Amino acid sequence: MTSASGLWARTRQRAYAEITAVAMELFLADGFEQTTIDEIAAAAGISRRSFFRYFGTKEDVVLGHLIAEGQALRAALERRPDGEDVWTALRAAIFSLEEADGDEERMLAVSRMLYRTPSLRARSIEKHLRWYDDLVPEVQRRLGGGGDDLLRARAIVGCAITCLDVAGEAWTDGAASRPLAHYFDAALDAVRPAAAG
Amino acid sequence: MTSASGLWARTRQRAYAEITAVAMELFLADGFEQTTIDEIAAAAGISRRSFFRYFGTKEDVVLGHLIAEGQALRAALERRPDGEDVWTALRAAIFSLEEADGDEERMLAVSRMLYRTPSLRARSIEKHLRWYDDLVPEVQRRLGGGGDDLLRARAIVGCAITCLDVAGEAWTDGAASRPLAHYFDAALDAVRPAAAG
DNA sequence: GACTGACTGGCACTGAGTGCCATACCGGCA
DNA sequence: TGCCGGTATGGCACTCAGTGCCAGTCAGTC
Repeated sequence: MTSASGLWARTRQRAYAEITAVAMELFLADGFEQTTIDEIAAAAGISRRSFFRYFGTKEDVVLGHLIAEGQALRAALERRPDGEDVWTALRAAIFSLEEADGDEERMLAVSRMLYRTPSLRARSIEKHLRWYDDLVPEVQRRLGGGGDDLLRARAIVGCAITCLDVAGEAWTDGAASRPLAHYFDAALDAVRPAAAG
Repeated sequence: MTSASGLWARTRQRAYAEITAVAMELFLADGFEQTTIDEIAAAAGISRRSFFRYFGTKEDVVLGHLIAEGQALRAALERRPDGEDVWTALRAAIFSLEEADGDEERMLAVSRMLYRTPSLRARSIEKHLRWYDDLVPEVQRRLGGGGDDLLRARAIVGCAITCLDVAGEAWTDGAASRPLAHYFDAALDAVRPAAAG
């Protein structure tokens, strides 16, 4: 926590951002699987070995933010009022995070890559599984009581994430013609027709 | 379709079964990640190169059956009466396939390995994604009409699979103390409390 | 000027997965 | 009996992801 470590942290942060930017350019230009780590390292002006000091896997360059998002999601969920319906709270938490990054065209390109590259898709879902650990405790708390709370909480979190995933795919297929929330609500309505959003 | 090709098919089938059996023994004894393909090949009496002619990846040894199961699931779903509720039909289709393999202890061990090995878990979910292609058309047909049928069908199939997955985890955690269907129904009830089973 | 701590590069290694080629087996056919 | 085409096989070399190890560099510190 000295000024030195703060400097290092900022430097490291900048390095992360720079490597990510360079790598994403290559991914979008040549395809994810076609781009090797040697190419990324060369383009970023670092050694192959150093790349792996910043990212555990090639997929992490694209999906690294998902870990942090899971924690942010948990925090957002915990901020929702106690009496609120679980589904309403989950929906509100999810869309409190939605970043309007401006460059929609780029987000679409990234999203297409994500849905069409098997290894990325798999890792993405694997990261989503970690969200369970973040969200289930709070959902379980809100369910309050009952022997099979854990199972019920997992099912609810799982289906919410699944709806988000399905919505993301529809958003990508539909070229972002409607906001993600629209697709999410439609997906949730298909699963829970009685409860309106 | 000559007798020769039939013979080959049977031989191949036997080879598949034998390699799978040998590999599973090694996986359960030493762990999935610890077991190399060289070891499997040596134990099965084939070359490393031949292993890859039977299985595309190491994960496929454990998860290969999931592809066939998706198609069987589709067939089972199509056999359900037309007027039946989609969720009821899906549930019935899923549990018409449940094989009581007898050796529950072994199934538990395999299941534990599956849930605890990241690469296996990821691939397993990836295979489950293929089930979408198998099941969504029939679910969509049953929904009959409406502009966002595809999205709705995907959401329903996705949540059904998610509930199955959550149920599988609970079954594994609970050491198979109750049938899988019990956990599945509980999971589905958490998501759709109004509609009973 | 030695010391510590964090980052870096280079090298060698394992292990998954692929492409290529030569070979062996088996049934059919002249 | 000998040739032929299809299929399975083994071996080799290769790419690429990811890891471990060691040596060097560049702060800031006493």
